Amino acid sequence: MTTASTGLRARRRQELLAAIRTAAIEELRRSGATGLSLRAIARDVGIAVSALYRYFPSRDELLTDLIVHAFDEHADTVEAGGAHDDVGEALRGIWHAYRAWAVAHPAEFGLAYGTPVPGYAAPPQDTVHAGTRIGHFALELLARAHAEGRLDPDSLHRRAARLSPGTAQQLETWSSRHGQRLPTEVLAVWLDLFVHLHGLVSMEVFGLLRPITPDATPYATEVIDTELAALVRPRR
Amino acid sequence: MTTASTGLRARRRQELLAAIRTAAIEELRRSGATGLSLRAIARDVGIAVSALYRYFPSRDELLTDLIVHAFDEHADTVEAGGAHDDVGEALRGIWHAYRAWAVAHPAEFGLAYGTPVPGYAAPPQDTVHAGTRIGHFALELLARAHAEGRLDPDSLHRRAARLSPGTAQQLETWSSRHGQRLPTEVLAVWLDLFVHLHGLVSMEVFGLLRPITPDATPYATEVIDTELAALVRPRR
DNA sequence: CTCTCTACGAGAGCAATGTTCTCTATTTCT
DNA sequence: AGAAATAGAGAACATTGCTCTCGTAGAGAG
Repeated sequence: MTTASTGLRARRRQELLAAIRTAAIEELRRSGATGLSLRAIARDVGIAVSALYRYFPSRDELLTDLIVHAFDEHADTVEAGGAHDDVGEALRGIWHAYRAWAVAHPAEFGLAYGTPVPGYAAPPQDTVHAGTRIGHFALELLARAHAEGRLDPDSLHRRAARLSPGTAQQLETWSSRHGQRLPTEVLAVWLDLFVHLHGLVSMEVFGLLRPITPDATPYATEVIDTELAALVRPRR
Repeated sequence: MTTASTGLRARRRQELLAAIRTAAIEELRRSGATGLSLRAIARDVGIAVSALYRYFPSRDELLTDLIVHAFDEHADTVEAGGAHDDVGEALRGIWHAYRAWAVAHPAEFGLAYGTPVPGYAAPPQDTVHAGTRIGHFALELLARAHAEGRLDPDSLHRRAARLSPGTAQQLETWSSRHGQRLPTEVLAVWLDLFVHLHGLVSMEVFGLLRPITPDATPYATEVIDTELAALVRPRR
C-alpha cells in the first residue's frame, strides 16, 4: 500500500484522476455546475462512464472535490498575494489577489461562493476548512496590523461606537471558539472588510455591475485601495 | 381576440398559467433552478408534460419567466418599502425591504442575482428592464435627497476626492445614457451603496456569513442603518 | 516463473429528464 | 350547424446519473 504509489497501476490512476479533474473543470467552464455531465467528462477523457465511478462515487462527490480544489487554489493565490513585509501592503495584496483569481476563474468562483444548490448540501467537514482559510489568513494579518499599531484609531473608534450588542456578542462567541483574542472592533472591521470586498467581487464576477460598468476593473481596484487606505495607516 | 379574455378557454388558460407558475416556484424552492423539472411541475398541476409546452416553449423560457417575476416582486416590495415622505426614511426603508424580501425568498433571489447559468443567456430585453427597476428607484431617491440638501457634504467630498478617472468616466457615460443629470460624486455614492448592501444581502442569503453569524439579522440591520446614517443627515 | 487475487475498465440496462410528434376532444368563429 | 383553431393526452427519442455484470490485466505470494 505504501510502495503502491510507484506501481504502474497507481501511476495510471493518478494520471487519470488528474485528467478527469481537468476535464471536469473544462466542462464546468463551458456549461456551469448545472450542466456538468459525467458522460461528457468520460467522453473527453476517453473512458466509459462507469469507469468514472471508480474515482468518484457520485456526481455530487465530484462537485465537492471541485469545490475544495477551488477553495484551495483561491486561498493559495490569496496567501501568495499577502507575502509582504509591510502589513498594509500585505492586506492590499490579498484583496487584489482575491479579486484577480475570482475574475480569472468565474466558474470555480461561482461554484464555491455562488447560489447554493438545494438537495446537495456540501459536506461541511470537507469544504469548511478550505473555505475558511482565507478568512483566517486575513484575520491574522489584521491582528498583526493591530499589534503593530497600524490600524487607524478613528476607524476603530467609529466602528466601536456603532457596534450593535447582537453583532458584538456573535463576534465574541465566534472568536472565542477560534482562539483569537482581539478587541471586538477589530473583529467587526474584519467582517466589514470581508463583506464589502467579497460583495464587490462577487457582483463583478456574476455580471451585476456590467450594466453600469462594462469593465469593473477601475472601480474594483479603487474600492479595494481606498477601503484599505482608510483603515490602515502608512508605516511611519 | 379582444373579447377572448372573457371566453371560457381564456379563463382556463389564465388559471392554468397561474397554477403552473406557483407550482414552478414551489419546485424551485424545493430543488433549486438546477433541479427544476417540467415533469414534476406537470405532476403537481395535474396535466401531461406535453401540455406544458402550450404555455412555455421550453424550460429556459419558464426560467426566464420566473426570473422576471422575481425581479418584479422584489422591485414591488422595495418600492413599497420606500413609501415615506422623508427621504432618509425612504432610503432606509428600501434597503430593509430589499433585504427582507431576499431573506424570505432565497430561491428566487438566487435565481435572479446568483451564479449565472452558462449556456443559458437570460434574454436581456426581458430581464434587464425588471432588473434595473430597483437601481433606478434608489437613484431617484438619492437624487431627491441631494436636491433637498440632505446628503452629507463630507461624505460627498471624500467620495469625490477618491474617485478614479476611470470610474468617473464610466459613471458619466452611464448617466448620460439614462438621462440622469447628477454630480458624479452622487452617482459614485449610489454605486457604493448598492455594492455594499447588495453584497451584504447576497452573502447572507447564500449562507456565507453563517460560519461567523448564524443569524445575520443584527449585523445586516446594523450595517444598513449606519451606512445610511453616515450618508444622509437628519431633517432639520 | 507461475498462480491467485484484486482492481479496473467496458458495456448493457434502469429510471428520469427535456422535447417533439400525432391524435382526439372541445371551444370558438362564421 | 359546420369549419377552424386550440388544448391536452400519450407515445416516442435522445440524453442524463447510476448500477450491475463480466472479462482482462496488473500485483503479490510461493
